[in-house]
Amino acid sequence: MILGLLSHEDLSGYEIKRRIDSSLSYFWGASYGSIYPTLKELVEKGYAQRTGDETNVRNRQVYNITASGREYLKAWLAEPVMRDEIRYETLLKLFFGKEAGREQTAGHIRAFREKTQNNLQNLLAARQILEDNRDEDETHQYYLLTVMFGIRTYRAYLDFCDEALSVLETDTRNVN
Amino acid sequence: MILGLLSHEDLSGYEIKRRIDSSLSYFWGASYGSIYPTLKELVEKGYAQRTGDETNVRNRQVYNITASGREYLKAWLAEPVMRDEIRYETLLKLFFGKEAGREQTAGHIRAFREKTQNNLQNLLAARQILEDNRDEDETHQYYLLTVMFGIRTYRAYLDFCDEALSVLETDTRNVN
DNA sequence: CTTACCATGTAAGGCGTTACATGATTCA
DNA sequence: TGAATCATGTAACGCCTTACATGGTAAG
Repeated sequence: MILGLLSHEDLSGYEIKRRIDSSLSYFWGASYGSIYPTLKELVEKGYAQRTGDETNVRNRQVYNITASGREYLKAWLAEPVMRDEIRYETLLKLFFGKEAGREQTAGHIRAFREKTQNNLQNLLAARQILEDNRDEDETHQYYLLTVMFGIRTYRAYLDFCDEALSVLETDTRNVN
Repeated sequence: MILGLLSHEDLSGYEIKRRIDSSLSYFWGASYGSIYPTLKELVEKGYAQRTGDETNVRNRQVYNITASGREYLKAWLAEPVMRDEIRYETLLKLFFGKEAGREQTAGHIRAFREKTQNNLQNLLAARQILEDNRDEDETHQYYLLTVMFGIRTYRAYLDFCDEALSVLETDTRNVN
């Protein structure tokens, strides 16, 4: 992921974190504790170079991708996908909802709905910006693909929440 | 998750793994390497009891949930959700698709589509079974909720794949 | 009599987060 | 001058998977 970001532009560790948080984190997150060590490793392996004030360790250190790093990135992109997984505690709590009861389960769904609604708003805003600058940079079109994915997914989540809530309410009337 | 499964029925570690693989793994997976140690821990903490042939270590060991375990499960279910995350390498490869090109990116989407189509078929079959036995066990209705989630999500994925593939094709004609 | 599946468990190690430690710069 | 934000980094630890080790049972 870091090599991918460096293939777009030269970045510091701090900026990488911000890029991830704003554009990638909804499908792949990362913390400083993994970014800085990875950057170090990338330099060691010759996939990236560090260009920054070496006298002052607390100053901005910018990294750029090397030819060998670009090759490595391309090779990785050519490989088949190994891991696509979700880990939704919400679904776990729904699955075992009998023990908690309908009202508590509905509460989890409402909380999930709210989070999703928020995420969707962010993605819709991102899409607007990307579509306005569609032709500026080819990378935008690929970024847009992932945004489209998110928008469709979140809309499906919202539809699910509404359906699930109405199922839980209906059953309550019948059973209790 | 294990405590939740034990709240439905008494199970062995092996059966727990099978339940997870067949019903839960699409949103929360687990391996033997985490199941057996957790079972041990659950017994130590008094949340579960082990009832099995203790003379032969390789024989089936069945676990059942204790009152204290049920309490703990309820308390966990009452807590707000802490972690809902996805980690899709596919989306990472789409995001950085410029470096790989349209054809390779489309290839990842097609592979993702196929996987999704498969998963959807499994969930549709699961839904059929659950709806046929709807009133047999109240736990089924909660299980059904998670299946509904999966079905809606996977359908959104398929729609995304079709849209994304057509976008990639259109752009190819215009640009090349 | 051998294949497939049932069954339990551990050890090593990878991956990544959280919490901490430190300091520079900007702006009200 | 104090708060917010920019900025880099490490140490401890948690979680979980992979690979391995071992053996039982049923069916053709």
